[in-house]
Amino acid sequence: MIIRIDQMDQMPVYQQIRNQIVAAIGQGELCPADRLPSVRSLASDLGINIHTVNKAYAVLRDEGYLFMRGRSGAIVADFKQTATPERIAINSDELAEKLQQLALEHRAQGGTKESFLEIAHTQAKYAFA
Amino acid sequence: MIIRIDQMDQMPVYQQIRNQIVAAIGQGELCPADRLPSVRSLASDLGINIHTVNKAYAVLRDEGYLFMRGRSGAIVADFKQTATPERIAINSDELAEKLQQLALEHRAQGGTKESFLEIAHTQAKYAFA
DNA sequence: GTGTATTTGTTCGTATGTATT
DNA sequence: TAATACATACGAACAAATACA
Repeated sequence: MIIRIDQMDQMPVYQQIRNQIVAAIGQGELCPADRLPSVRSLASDLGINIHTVNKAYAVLRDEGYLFMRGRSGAIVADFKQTATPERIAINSDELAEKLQQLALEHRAQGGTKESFLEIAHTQAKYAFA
Repeated sequence: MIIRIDQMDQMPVYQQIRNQIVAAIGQGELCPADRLPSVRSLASDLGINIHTVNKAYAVLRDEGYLFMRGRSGAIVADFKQTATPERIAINSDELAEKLQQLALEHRAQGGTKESFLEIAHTQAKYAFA
């Protein structure tokens, strides 16, 4: 799995790492029980500090995507088995909220319902390919 | 137009204001040429500092949603007429990126393409009602 | 018109938290 | 742990614009 950091991006580096790992899990590039690189090696590969990678892993753990068991490394969790029903419901609500904000933003820019849904379909096709 | 601030939310206050104003424009609650409340009065209403409101307005101006002409107040812009073609193209790309990230995140949580698109349709229906 | 009070956005400095090394 | 740079939010004071007697 390849992670790319854009130092010019306004998004915090740890968040970029977090997003790309979540995306890799979504695409099946990372599967439950897979081991992630150690914070040291990943930090070395990316040319950043280990604390930054550690923060990304900690966020992913808190969100239920990973296990972190001391020195045995970070392991991809089986989200559906790990997450509580409450957590799943909250995630669904948050997704709806974000989609609504994006839709309203698109409309504020003069976009239409049809153009919004067309983009959504296109991206869903890629994401679930 | 009513704005609500959640101090417990992790999202910065100025961003909350920005999002709600964009949403109001999207819903037609705010129309081009409408005047927004002064930074002082809005800050007073919300119980926050004027700089926080000022930052939200400045962001909205930079994004092309508002005009700010000195002390004559902030005015809602006509985005389609104001924004450059490049800006519109960039916004479209960013929307696609965000939707793909959300779709992948949903999939990483065990969601399906169908459930994702169902939520998207539901929210689009509300946003474009 | 004139003078005063009010309203407005801006400039300065400060405190706190976050991100990263 | 310590140090840094940056982001967020606040407060006091300022000067331009406005309202009004």
